[in-house]
Amino acid sequence: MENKRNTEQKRIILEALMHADHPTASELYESIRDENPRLSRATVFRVLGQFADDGVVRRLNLLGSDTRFDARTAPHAHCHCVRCGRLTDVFEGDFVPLFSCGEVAGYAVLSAEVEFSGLCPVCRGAEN
Amino acid sequence: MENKRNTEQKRIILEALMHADHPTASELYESIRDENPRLSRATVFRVLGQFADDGVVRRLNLLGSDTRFDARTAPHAHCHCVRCGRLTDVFEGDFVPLFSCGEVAGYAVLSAEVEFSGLCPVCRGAEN
DNA sequence: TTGTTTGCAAATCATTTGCAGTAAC
DNA sequence: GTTACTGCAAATGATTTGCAAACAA
Repeated sequence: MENKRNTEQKRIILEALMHADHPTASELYESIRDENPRLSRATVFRVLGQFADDGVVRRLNLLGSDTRFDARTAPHAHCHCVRCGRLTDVFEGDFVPLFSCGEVAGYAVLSAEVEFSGLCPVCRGAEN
Repeated sequence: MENKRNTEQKRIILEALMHADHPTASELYESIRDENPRLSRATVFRVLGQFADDGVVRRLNLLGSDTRFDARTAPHAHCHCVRCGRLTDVFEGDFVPLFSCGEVAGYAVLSAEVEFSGLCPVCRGAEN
């Protein structure tokens, strides 16, 4: 937290991320470039990485896609639709206790990632 | 499964993967190149990707590393040591039911990925 | 034969980095 | 004034791809 400066770029990037839906760094960059032509892609990568390292945002490594970012830091799982690509945050379910489990296989657990893959409500209905 | 041919390369790659510890495609390539100088890196990427798509092996997207592959297809979670990088398969625990849950947030769940991050048994003891 | 697979090299593409100018504190 | 931050362009590095030769069925 120390040795960090508040810049307009960081504000813009965090603001955009909070209103975006799990974007990749490049997607976020593209969503703000029109409004901020001077803000570079490299800065988006740098700032998001910094935020993630500082715990301000969360980095997501989902199957079959580039690294995505999530402004929601509260523990939650993700559901990924294999048909339409939709990504849904899930804050409640049987997996919640995993986020606070202290030990697994002898490891002192610090965090847990849970990702479900399947068909979203819309695509379930659309399947023939 | 059909339209697939059995080649020496595929056999070598699967064999090597079964004896390796969650390697990346490049790591696996490097581990077999000495014995098989003619087998190319591109083939390792292609064959592993094909195996993964066919469900013969599992693709892993762990935080902070390239795509890794796992020859163990039975449902299991992974523990990742943030200090030494060790990766451990875990077949038992509270998360096991997740692998067979049918529905989450309206999604028809097909599979689940669970990754724990923390300190492995060795590193827990080594921490000052 | 016939279509799949491979090796090789070139091409992609996301992400990172060097550096000099800019700005936060 | 210091030193972090940024933009730009070049570099990196994993993964993919085009294509002709090699090979499984």
